[in-house]
Amino acid sequence: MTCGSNLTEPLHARGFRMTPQRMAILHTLHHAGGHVSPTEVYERARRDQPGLTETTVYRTLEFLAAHGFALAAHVGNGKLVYELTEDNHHHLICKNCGRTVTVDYAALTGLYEQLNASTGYQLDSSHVTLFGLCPDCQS
Amino acid sequence: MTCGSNLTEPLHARGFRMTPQRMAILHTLHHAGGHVSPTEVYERARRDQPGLTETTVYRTLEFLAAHGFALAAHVGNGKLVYELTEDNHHHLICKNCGRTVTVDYAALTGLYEQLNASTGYQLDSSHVTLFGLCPDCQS
DNA sequence: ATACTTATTGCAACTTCTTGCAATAAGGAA
DNA sequence: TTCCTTATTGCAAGAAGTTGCAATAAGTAT
Repeated sequence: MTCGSNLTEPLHARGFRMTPQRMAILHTLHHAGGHVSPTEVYERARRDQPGLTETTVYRTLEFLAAHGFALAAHVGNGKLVYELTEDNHHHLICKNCGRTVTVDYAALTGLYEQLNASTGYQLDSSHVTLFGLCPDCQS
Repeated sequence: MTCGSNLTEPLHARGFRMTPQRMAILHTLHHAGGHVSPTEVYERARRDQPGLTETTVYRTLEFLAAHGFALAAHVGNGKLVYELTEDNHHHLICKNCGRTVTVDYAALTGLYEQLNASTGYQLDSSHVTLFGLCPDCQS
């Protein structure tokens, strides 16, 4: 029983299907335990599913993110990384050395409430990335 | 005299050079008056500088952003867009229809102060993009 | 079991973005 | 002006990501 199985029911409930490819990708996301790039997902998941293509990986990651099963986060220069929606946090990334710090999602709830109220938007309260200089690179 | 000229001195002051390519790209950013993708910059700037290559556009935009002459912002799915550092604002983007709203940068200053204090980071206070659903897409 | 619907995949071609390296030319010095 | 240093560019090759379309197979119904 691989660990992506627990998403089978939620998928069916919404009219989607569980496939070996999806299972392998979910398995990978789960065991990577953190952010992974599409290429990393491809490399790893292919060990379970040799026929897997990069196209499917990109499409599946986008699918999972679009339906709330995974989160996409920007890490610097326009690259996306993914992770399962398990814990909710934000990132501070150092523009100079790339050092990353996570911030509890609660730190931004006040801001979200304020913006939701003033703009009428319903903002995602997860996985915001802010850039700056870490303490060591401020000299 | 094209409008990128006023960056000539600031560049020289830091040991960089002004080139026809840079001038054309700055000219484009200035007249585009908003966010432009690297490809758009390439298409437009090439009208002034027919020999311009995409490589140079990508490198110049990255250079300008790295040195504070331009800003890079994420717009959805891992694509970067650029604009000149003239006005300071943030973006709310609707995940469903793509509608974009700008938010004054002052809305986030409190958050920045709080995060700077608690993490020691010195965060960029500009061009943060938040995603969510706009009023029309919330049904 | 079998047939059926359509979500999902793979292929192939393409667009977008990146990188190393040799050639060019901007800007300062002689 | 002419020479020099080296920042910057262009080329070429490749990596990363996207898209249309026909073929496949998951899940439901018969």
